[in-house]
Amino acid sequence: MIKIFNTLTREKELFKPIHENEVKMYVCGPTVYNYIHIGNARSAVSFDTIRRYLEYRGYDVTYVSNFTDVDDKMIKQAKKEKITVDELANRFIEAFMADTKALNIKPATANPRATHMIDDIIKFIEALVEKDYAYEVSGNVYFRARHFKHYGELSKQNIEQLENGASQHLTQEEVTTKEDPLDFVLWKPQKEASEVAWDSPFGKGRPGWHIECSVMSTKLLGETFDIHGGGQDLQFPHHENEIAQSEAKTGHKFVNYWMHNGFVTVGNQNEKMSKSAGNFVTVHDLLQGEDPTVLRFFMASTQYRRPIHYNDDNMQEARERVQYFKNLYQNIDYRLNDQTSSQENTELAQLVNEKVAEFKAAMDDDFNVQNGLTVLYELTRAINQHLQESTVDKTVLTIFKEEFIKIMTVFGVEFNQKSDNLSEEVEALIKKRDEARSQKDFKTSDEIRDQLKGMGIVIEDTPQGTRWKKNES
RNA sequence: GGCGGUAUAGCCAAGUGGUAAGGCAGAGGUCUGCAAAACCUUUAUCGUCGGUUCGAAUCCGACUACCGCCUCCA
Repeated sequence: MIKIFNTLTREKELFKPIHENEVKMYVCGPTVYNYIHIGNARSAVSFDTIRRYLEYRGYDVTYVSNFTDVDDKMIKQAKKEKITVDELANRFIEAFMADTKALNIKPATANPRATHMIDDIIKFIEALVEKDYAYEVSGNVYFRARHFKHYGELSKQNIEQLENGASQHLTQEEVTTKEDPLDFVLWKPQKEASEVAWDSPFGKGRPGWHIECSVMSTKLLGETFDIHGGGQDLQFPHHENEIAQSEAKTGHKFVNYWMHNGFVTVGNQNEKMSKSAGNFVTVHDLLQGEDPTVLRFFMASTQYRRPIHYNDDNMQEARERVQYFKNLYQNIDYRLNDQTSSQENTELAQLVNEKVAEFKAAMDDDFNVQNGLTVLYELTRAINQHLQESTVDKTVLTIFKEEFIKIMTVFGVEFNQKSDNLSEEVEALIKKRDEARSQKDFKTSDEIRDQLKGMGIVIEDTPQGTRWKKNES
């Protein structure tokens, strides 16, 4: 039984999807005015890992993640680059797709864009106006936050404190148009003729930020769905507002489980990285010099709610872990294909079963990947010990390999099949080296080993013979 | 000011009442012609103070430090 920490209740709750064996989840995606930074990527990796685990446990997951493709930042950036907002969005959506693909994030079931759902957004706002939850003032449509009696519940804030905070940040326009400082905008009027805008019953304008997520999620997943995720900084006001709008309109509970991922921090002070702070590292830049698999594993191997400290020491550790797993995988293959006979080892077979069950138990507890990985390390140590025996149980190794692949798939780490053939030149060199070794001509054999290393082929001698692997780094 | 999070070895980190998982790095060792890969051994009394308890890292109180949200932000 899977337990999920629900931000709404601040407790771990037993996960019961609305429809048995089906999970419908929505994750807030980026505003596409720049390359994503590793904080954005962390969010995407966290929820992708959660999705993959749910699938590992047999659920059919519908995963929707949006693009915010129109807002002040988009307009500003497009203007600066003298291109349209749409062109800007297309460029960085493409970049997002490339970056997330590199990180082995599964494509979403749907990636809705705000600007592609303007009609639905307008209808949604109209419904709120009809219900008296929203009002129009000179082209602005605002939501009456105070009318929604659960306002502040997600972020555990009371109305007075929220009002106090909100009133300090009002623009002059908002002071004259808002009934209440707490009210938030659903529709913004066009400021100048060149600005991108759509016709609406409230005048030419564009949607506010929060409304798009309510519209897109309920349209694609239903008025009530299972999981809504996003970064911790979205709790207030974004998700609070989403709840208010959606429940005001539908009269039903919006989301059953709210999940929020922790931040990526950088620097000595472990400060939050963000676009606005300017201290961000983009995935695009980072992947110029880093194996994407390593970055993926780095972010997937911390539980989604914990902070991740991005620095080179921690990256180095991830590099070594990924290499360890690669070696394990290749060494299993090597033994599976060697000439030795198989010898049954019931003890190891049982251990594999036990550890796989322990892995599930660990992950079922709010996706505790640290404990899950610990179980995996315990098991891999036993397997590595076994691999050194003169005879191995090939049946168990095959079973373990399958389970191992499934588990690594949850973390988004995949190993290429050893399909690459060696060139004739390399094969001849390996053969020549073996001959030299059998004649104890170690000078020659070591020279050949160095030569092969220069060609990216690493040679390892084992009691079962000489094995090779490609050095990818 | 309000709300929330975190504090465990050099680093990462698990652990919510019974005398500290795991990983990295370090040290030593096994295997090897030498390597590589792998394995083995080895390193902490849990931010501070006080309380509850037979017994607390784990519960309660106070304090300190760092981080975040309250305004765009994953």
